[in-house]
Amino acid sequence: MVNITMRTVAAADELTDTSLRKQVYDSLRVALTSGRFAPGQKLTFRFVAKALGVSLTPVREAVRRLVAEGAFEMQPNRSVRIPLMTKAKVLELRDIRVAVEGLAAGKAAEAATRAQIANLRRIAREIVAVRKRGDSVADREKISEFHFALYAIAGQPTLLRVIEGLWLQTGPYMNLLFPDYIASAGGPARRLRIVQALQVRDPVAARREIENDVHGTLSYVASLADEAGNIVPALPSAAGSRRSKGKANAALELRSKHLDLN
Amino acid sequence: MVNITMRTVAAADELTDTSLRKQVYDSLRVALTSGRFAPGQKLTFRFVAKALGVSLTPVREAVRRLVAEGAFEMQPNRSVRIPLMTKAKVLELRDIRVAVEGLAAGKAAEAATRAQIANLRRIAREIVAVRKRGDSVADREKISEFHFALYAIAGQPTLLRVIEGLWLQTGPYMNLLFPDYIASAGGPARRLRIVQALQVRDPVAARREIENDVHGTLSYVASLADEAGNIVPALPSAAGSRRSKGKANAALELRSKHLDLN
DNA sequence: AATGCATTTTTGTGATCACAAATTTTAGGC
DNA sequence: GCCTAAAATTTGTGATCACAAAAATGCATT
Repeated sequence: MVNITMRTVAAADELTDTSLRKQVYDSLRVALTSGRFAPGQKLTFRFVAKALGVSLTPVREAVRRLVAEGAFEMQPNRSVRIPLMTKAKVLELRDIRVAVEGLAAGKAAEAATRAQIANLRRIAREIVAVRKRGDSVADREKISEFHFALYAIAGQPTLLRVIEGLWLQTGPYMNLLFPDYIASAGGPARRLRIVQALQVRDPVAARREIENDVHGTLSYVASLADEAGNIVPALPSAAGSRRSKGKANAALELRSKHLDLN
Repeated sequence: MVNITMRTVAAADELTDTSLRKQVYDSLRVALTSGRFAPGQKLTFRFVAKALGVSLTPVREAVRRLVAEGAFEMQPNRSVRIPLMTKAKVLELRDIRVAVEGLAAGKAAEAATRAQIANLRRIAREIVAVRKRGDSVADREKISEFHFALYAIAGQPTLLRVIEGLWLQTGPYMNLLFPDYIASAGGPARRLRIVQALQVRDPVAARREIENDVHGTLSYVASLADEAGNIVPALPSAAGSRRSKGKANAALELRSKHLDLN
């Protein structure tokens, strides 16, 4: 499964966690980062539980964790929603990510081994190949893989966890805006410069490249906001739209193939 | 209750949350940051539930949130422990905090109103008064209040949440090491310089002061590590010690006065 | 057609139960 | 005494239930 490689887990104990809670968490995370939820969409515990064929208990714990991580937001009264993205929030995330990912890139440049650099170069090549094929889903996953492989080299688990939390908040939008995102992204040249910086052990250059990359990408996303400051992806979305009276929106259902239950 | 003022909550919905889960979370957080748990100490759900007089359900959700925030850590199999602090972890936290708190200080300097600056100055004065009295508990709380009041001025909820998460991880140790901490801290002069920087709208200076403050403090904490790289507070602690056969360690019990139940 | 109000349904919360895995205790053998 | 194996206990996990608050629905009135 592709998302295993992508998620560079900070804590070791996460790897051996086979609890339902964890599986629900992973399912929701995948659904979230692959854009299967519309911004503003409401989620109920029972809906998720039914979609995944489990009881409320593990769902509650998984959803609450996502809320704590800022991936979902809880309304004052109750009910969980996918947060709406605003220009201000994107700019805030941009500046935080520039700071922490720049830090991680610098540390990585100080610590990178030959093998790690080779691995990074391999991923960079794969991105080129995937982009040639026009596979935008794989493209985005590979880009994420490149970034996290880089940050993992820094060997700082807490830093990695902070970064993961921030990506989780931009994740859904990055995916929904992906075609545009590609056009704006630094492209293969920047990744080569990053690998080069690691090779010559130049933390300053590595940091600068990552800072520019993150800053450029999120500035672009911010520029897509409408007059009110909202960023609304053109895709399935329909953020504020009333649910069509019926039961759950099938188009956005959790696919239980991420959880082989039933 | 003092900790209300200290905790500058990022999300608005946290304010109206009266659930047991939230109360348990707050209780544990207070216990944690006031050093009532020894590093390495094991915690069971049932122990916390009994100590607070609630069922397992809210305890599980509260504890799991703390785990997600890195305040507790979950062993591969089960059981929750207070993380042990190492020199490497302190240095990692130091660099992250320098980055994000520096960012917040800079933003605060750009946005501060006259009233906010006055408030900051008031807190700074209170710290001086409290220190004269030698009240180290109030001292530490006031310092925390000063920092978060400053960061709140930046008006960046996500950034604030990241910072809160990082403080939660250093929190227990900062308290246990407090007497030393005071000696090393920048002291009143630095806080006056920070307030001054806000007043003249000098983000660079504000950032520099905070960076130096955080860097200095955590470098000092890191210097307290033993040869193995572990940081062991001289106080109640006894991190790796076997529990004395009996039931729960009464000295570290949760005081239910933070939760008026029963 | 729009609005206000009572009723019904949905939904989050907290407690309790059952169970298996892990931990501790106890017994036994060298 | 020290180490090993079996028994007893503890402990996290997931499911279910009851309940109150919130949201949705239906219906009457203007």
